[in-house]
Amino acid sequence: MATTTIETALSAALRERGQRVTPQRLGVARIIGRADRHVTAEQVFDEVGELMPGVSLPTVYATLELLRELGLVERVPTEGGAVVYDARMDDHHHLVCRRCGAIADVETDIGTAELMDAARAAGFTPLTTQVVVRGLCADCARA
Amino acid sequence: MATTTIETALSAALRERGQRVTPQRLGVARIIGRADRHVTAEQVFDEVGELMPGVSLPTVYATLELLRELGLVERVPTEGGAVVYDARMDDHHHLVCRRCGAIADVETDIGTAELMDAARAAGFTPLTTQVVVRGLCADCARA
DNA sequence: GTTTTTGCAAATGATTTGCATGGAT
DNA sequence: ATCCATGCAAATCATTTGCAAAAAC
Repeated sequence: MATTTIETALSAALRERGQRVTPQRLGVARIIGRADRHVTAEQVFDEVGELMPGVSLPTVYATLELLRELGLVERVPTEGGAVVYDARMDDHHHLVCRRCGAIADVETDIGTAELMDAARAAGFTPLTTQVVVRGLCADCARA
Repeated sequence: MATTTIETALSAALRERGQRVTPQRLGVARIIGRADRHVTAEQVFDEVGELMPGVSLPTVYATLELLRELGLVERVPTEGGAVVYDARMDDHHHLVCRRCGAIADVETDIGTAELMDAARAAGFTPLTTQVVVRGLCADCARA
């Protein structure tokens, strides 16, 4: 089977674009591919630091932006302005607590066909769909 | 018919909570209620400034946060980290260009019933649903 | 009259940038 | 050998905070 990891996808894309395949970029790709959950740039920075010392924060940001351009990673801005990166590229959805900002995943599929059509009718080329349900998490609903 | 403007809703909520009904708060509420489109805090600040001079930016932020707590306004974090405020509380959806960050609205309804059920099954109390379709806008698709 | 809210200016925190060095091709 | 990417430190940007003065109750 062809295991298309983020690292190999990144390498291929970089070579195709005439850009350099550096250990820092591969390190960031490895970390974000391994994390199955939302991570902040700061968390990626910390974890890459454990894997290989001396990777700077600007490089982490630059690489995450690169991965985003390539569509390998999604930038998910949450309530409160915090930004998390997500390597899960399958359509999945988020529950965001309006009070405490907690984020949870939901697996339910929704019919996005009509939505995609509407997007195309507006001249838009849809790639991914993210649904954010805002409300109250179990803990905050009690208060 | 009972025209429930954001201003009246805010006044009522403030009184109920024992907080003060100030002209600054009403001004912000008026501006954001009048804007039928996404606005940044800075834009609200500018427009309130035209309506009544001498409203400070911190006050605008505080009031927008207040309105959000009350559920009268939605804080929509967009691609690129920019945050816009939206007084349209009906379920509607956004197209976000992955390349230039442009935002457009879509009116199509999608079936969110299953999603709401899934959210409730997770112990979550869903209030609103926002769908973000990421892709390329007409202009960027050409490039 | 008391307590909350405001405005100002400064602090914060995440992200970006400029520039010289180091590294991938 | 060339040109891109990195690291560092400083700049930037939106947003928040502390505190004295002003306004709402």
